[in-house]
Amino acid sequence: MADGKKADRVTIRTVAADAGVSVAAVSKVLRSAYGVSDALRVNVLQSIARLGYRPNVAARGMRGSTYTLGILLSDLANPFLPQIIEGINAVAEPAGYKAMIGVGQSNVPIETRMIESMIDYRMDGLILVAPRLGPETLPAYAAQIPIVAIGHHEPDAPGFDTVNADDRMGAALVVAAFRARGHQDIGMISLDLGVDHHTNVSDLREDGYLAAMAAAGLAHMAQIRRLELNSPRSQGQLAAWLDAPDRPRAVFCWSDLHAVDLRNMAAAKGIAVPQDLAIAGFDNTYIAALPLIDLTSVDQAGTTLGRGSAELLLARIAGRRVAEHRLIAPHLILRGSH
Amino acid sequence: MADGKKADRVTIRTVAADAGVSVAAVSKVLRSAYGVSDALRVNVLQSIARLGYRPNVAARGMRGSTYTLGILLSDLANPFLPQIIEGINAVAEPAGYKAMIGVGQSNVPIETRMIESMIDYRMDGLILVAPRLGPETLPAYAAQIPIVAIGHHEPDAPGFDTVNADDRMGAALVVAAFRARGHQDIGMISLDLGVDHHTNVSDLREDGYLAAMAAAGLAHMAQIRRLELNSPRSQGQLAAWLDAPDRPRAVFCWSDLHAVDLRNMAAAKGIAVPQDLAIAGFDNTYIAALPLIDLTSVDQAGTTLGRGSAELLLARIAGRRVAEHRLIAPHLILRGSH
DNA sequence: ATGAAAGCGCTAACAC
DNA sequence: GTGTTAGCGCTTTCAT
Repeated sequence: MADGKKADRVTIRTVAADAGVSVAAVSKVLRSAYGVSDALRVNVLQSIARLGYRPNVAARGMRGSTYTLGILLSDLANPFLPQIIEGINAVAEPAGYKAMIGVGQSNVPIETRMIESMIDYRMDGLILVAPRLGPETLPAYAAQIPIVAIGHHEPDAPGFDTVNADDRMGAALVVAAFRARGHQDIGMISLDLGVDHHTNVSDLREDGYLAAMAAAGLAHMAQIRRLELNSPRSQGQLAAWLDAPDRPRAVFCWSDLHAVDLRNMAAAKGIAVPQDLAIAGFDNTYIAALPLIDLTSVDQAGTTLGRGSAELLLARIAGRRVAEHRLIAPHLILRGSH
Repeated sequence: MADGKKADRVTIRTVAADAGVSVAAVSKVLRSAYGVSDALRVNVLQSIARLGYRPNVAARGMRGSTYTLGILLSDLANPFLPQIIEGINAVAEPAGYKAMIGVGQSNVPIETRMIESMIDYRMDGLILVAPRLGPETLPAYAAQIPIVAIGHHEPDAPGFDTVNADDRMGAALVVAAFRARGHQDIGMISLDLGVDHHTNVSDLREDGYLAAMAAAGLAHMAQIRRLELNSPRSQGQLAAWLDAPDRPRAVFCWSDLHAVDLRNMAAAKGIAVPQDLAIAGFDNTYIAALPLIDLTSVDQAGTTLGRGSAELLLARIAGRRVAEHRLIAPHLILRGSH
């Protein structure tokens, strides 16, 4: 950046001059647009390679596409997220798209600003992962830019697509696994977001849990305890819950995050798992798979979620208008905690 | 995106018209540049708020700054990274900068393309976290855009800044802790990157380990085993290493990633920790802190690294030319594994 | 099939 | 202190 000699910056004009063609021709080759002869294309491609030309994305963004997808993560801490990113990249890269990630820091205003930034950046489309944003704001953004949401249940939303694990089914799988072990006294630990929209995965998991309990004639035993995430307070509440004499003998945690905490807290208190307390989580993160944790958990195939969302987004960028809502069947990974 | 009516797009010109001033005046207010009266500023600010105007970042990028920092992560899997991001955001946000993250997928070509994309995007500066890129390519990029590297030791690099934990010291802390427990037979598990530059943190940790062993008169006992990351092969190698009758009784792992694996593998094989095998890791991730893992680990204050890198980057963007190289003292968190 | 030229929305000289 | 205007590098009609 030291010397901004305009002479040495390779632009589309440099390439055009080098190849002896017009800038319009170069632009067409760049976008593999219709209407260029093979000879011209080869010629231009050679110049591009020779000069090491790379298009200025900012300039492109002013008129056309940036070939960039924005990924908004509500929070970076969940070890489940890398799988999703991987899945997205697996589809985006070969299609010539780059993924840029923004982090919402579990905070609605920051998340909002981040989405607006991505729009202002003229990204071609957005994948929102577990957005904290409510269903009242999303459509407004979806009118400005193609959007796909993961971990956000709005099966009737007309303006954007969604990709989700079938969270109800995941909960049902857990209840069934507990019952197969003879449990009836099955509780659930869910997520306490300050406000809640019924678009959160934890809501659907609660639904699935309650439905499965009812179907098993155990509706009267069902109980849900909601805890915050990453708050010192919730640790105390978890401990108190664990110490209560009438606590359930089996517990379905909405996420591995809470399940792992619970598993460790039980160990610290000398409560035997699964004999005195059976536990199952959700997400099947690699922590659940560690032998010392050995947590039964619902696997929701993060890579598949990521791939699906990228496919939908690219199709939407390509022009699809009608919304699509995918539900992916999860499966339960049985380990020693249940 | 549906209707691109030019009429309804709010641009700097719309604001200027609404406020009854020139576009230059609006631009100056936007950048809080010198030379605008308070009255004009207030007037413009009101128009901006009324119209809900947001500057087009792509357009800004063509002439001036984008107020965006690019963060390149070599790989998203390490649970240590969120701390760094948090630290960066804590500095960038208040300064009016947005951070966008790109993932290198532990792959040099992808990492390279990502950096080039960020340059093409006209980001104002880059923070590279544990770049796989060698010292031969970095200066070329640093000539094009302000760069700060974290987890990359080049204390003499003139073109960019670095921020690192004092990895040698971290290793020495571990060796000292093992010796305090009476260990002499102390080995190390390090990282096997295909190629290695002596800029990797694992190299420095090896250095520190060897130096500490030598200083303690234990040079003859020192042994380093290098393993790949996330490869099925390395799991087998780790198991083989663990089964060898002459393996060390204490082992310093270059990262919690390997230390946690080792801890779990030991448990699975019925090897008592720390009696039959003492273990210490590096990074003090939250996994190390789980009671069931209970891993002694070097804490390198990720948030501090993140903050420091963002501060250096902003200063460099503001015009600083001379390189700065920060080393942050780590400390050892003692737990039950050593 | 190819090229000329008009912007996209903003910043930065430069006038006034 | 404020306004005018020439681009930044690209895409995109519209001629040819």
